[in-house]
Amino acid sequence: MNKEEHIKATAKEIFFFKGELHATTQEIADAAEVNRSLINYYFRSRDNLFEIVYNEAVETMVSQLDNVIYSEQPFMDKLELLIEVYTQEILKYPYKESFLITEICSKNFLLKEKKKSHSLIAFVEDVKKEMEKGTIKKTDPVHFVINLFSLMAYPIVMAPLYRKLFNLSKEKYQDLLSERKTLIFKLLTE
Amino acid sequence: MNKEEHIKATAKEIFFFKGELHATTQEIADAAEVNRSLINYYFRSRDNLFEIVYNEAVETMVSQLDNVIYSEQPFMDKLELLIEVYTQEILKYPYKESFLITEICSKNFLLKEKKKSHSLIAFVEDVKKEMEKGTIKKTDPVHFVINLFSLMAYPIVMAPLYRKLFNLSKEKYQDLLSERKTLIFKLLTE
DNA sequence: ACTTTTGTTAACAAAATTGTTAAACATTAA
DNA sequence: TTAATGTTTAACAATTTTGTTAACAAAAGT
Repeated sequence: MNKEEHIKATAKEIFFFKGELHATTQEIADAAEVNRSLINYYFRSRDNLFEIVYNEAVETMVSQLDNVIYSEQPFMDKLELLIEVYTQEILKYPYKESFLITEICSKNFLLKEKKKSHSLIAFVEDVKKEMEKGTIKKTDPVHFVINLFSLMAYPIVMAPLYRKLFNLSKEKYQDLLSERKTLIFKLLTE
Repeated sequence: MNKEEHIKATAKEIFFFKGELHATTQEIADAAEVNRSLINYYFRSRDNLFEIVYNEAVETMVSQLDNVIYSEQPFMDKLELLIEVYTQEILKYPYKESFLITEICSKNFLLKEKKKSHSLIAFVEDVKKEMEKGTIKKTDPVHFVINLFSLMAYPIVMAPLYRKLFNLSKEKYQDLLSERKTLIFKLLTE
């Protein structure tokens, strides 16, 4: 078992799944069952570890989405798969997004990304074409995409709040989230 | 000018508008142009200040929504007003929600709230009745409400990300957000 | 076998942040 | 004007967290 990878995995779990944004190096070390100094040995500083695992988590997300968006298949199939894959990814690390927002924007982390060719832009084009075909209602394709991601992500990100507000058990809420996959598809295409 | 109130207002701005969740007492004091000790004088501890301003911010949000939800007017008007008011509120403190999620859930802050009568539940009832009337499509009213809030909140919360992804200026994105008010209304009612 | 490299640890030092105290200052009321 | 109360500040102490160092162990190369 590789301790370097294990520390990264644990850090991702703590930061992006458990949502403990400001876990100390000690807490990460404890969770990973390694000596705290190992974190400095492998990653030099907490900030560095932080940046590495964040970038990795974003990259896997992006590559998952790229796979779907650049796949050759009918739009409706692609949309269905996208919902499946993105939902899965966000369930894995639900706190990654809010993390991104609250932490990273203020520190101009985002500015480092220089990728011009976002697959999202390609997907917007897909949507546009489909609208021209008349298969789905003609609106602004950017809004279509934003609607799509909002409907998928927000209920997952806000799960603890909504479970409270609507008095739902973990299981019930999980069911509700499953229902949403077809629900979102229908809402956007019908 | 009352310094106690001024510190609270500044803290809200830093935490919930600028999104600097972990601003130190020194940073808050600097922003408010007061001596750091004043924060301890008025609020005893950083955590306490934190809790006070968070509760205040939630309360004003809740009372805004209550006003709309418990108002006597046709459903469609109420929905339109709700979109207007909630959008406004979330624009004011866009980071409050993600804050709530990332910080508070892990510290069982939420458990303190004992309010049983959430106006949200009342609104779900409104939606249900309207569905029975046949004015809007019959679906699960809980999903309707979750859709509504997702469509309003997420694009605002994620503004920095989407602006980057779609290459939009602050002004353009502001326009896009304005468009969404009618767009969301239509998407959910048509 | 022994030398070098890599991994691991505890102890220490440094930095950052918070909370406290006591004194100065201002305001008001007796 | 003085006493009392409330406000503000700087200096200090305590705590928390991080990063470094040097010693030790294990593994790999020769």
